[in-house]
Amino acid sequence: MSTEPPATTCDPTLPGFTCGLDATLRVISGKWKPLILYFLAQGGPTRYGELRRAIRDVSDKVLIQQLKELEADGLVKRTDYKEVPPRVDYSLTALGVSLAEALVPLCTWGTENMAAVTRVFAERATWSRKGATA
Amino acid sequence: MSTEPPATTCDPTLPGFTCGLDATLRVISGKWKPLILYFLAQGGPTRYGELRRAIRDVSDKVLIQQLKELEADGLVKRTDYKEVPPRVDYSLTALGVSLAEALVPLCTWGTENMAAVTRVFAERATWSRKGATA
DNA sequence: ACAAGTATGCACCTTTTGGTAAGTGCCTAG
DNA sequence: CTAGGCACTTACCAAAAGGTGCATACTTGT
Repeated sequence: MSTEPPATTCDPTLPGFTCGLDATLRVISGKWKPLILYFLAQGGPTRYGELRRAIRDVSDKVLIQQLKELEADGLVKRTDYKEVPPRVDYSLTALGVSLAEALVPLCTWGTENMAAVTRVFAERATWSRKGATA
Repeated sequence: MSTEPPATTCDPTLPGFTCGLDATLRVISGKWKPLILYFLAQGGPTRYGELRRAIRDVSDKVLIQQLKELEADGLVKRTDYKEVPPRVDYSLTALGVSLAEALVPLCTWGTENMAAVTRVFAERATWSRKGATA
């Protein structure tokens, strides 16, 4: 709650990524990744089909794709029991858990400022319905 | 560093946004927003042209657009001195500062795990050059 | 035999996002 | 009088992200 600039560990002069924040955001950007991380961090549903139903609006293609990326990024571990019918489940790796922990302040911020954010996004939606001609 | 699931304040049953994390990410998603936030949080360049040059690869259109969104989201304050030639500068609002603070753990995480993340992204780039036929 | 469930894969399309290039109005330097 | 900087704006495009729907191979339930 202080008003001084936080001592971010960002360094835009780093190679590849402009800063640590940039790297992190690239890893979690994906429409459903936060939710996936959320469910896995809660020890919630872990089987593919369960996740699929828990998230509801996601399509198979995208859910699979995002799980694969999270796996490739070393945040999620995929376990294929090689049974038939197929059984696969997903869980966070140690790295995934540490990321989930780093996300806590963002969750908190979002929750605390949800009202403001929601209001603005509602207006944005209104604009797109056309207008702003004058 | 604990291994238990962090007590995220996410609640996917909330209206509009699936959780606080979702709201936050929507507000900071934009190719250059993290950098903008970074510079402003550092008390770095604040005038439009300075930001423009500091970021280098960004185009006018997108930089302006992202600044506008950040402003609409209440994170950034735009000050137009109504001088001629034009002089405008940007700074973080209290809300922006609080967000920047919440981002610190993400910066740290990204910096600490940059090696792993970079490796994976390098491989992703390799894949896209074609392959994975066998 | 047939529908349903399991975890995906693939082709195709739409939406969103970002980028390019040019133009605006006004002022100062040469 | 032209060039350039300032802070944008606009029209047009390309790439990325996400969504839809069908297909697979096998099993269980009816």
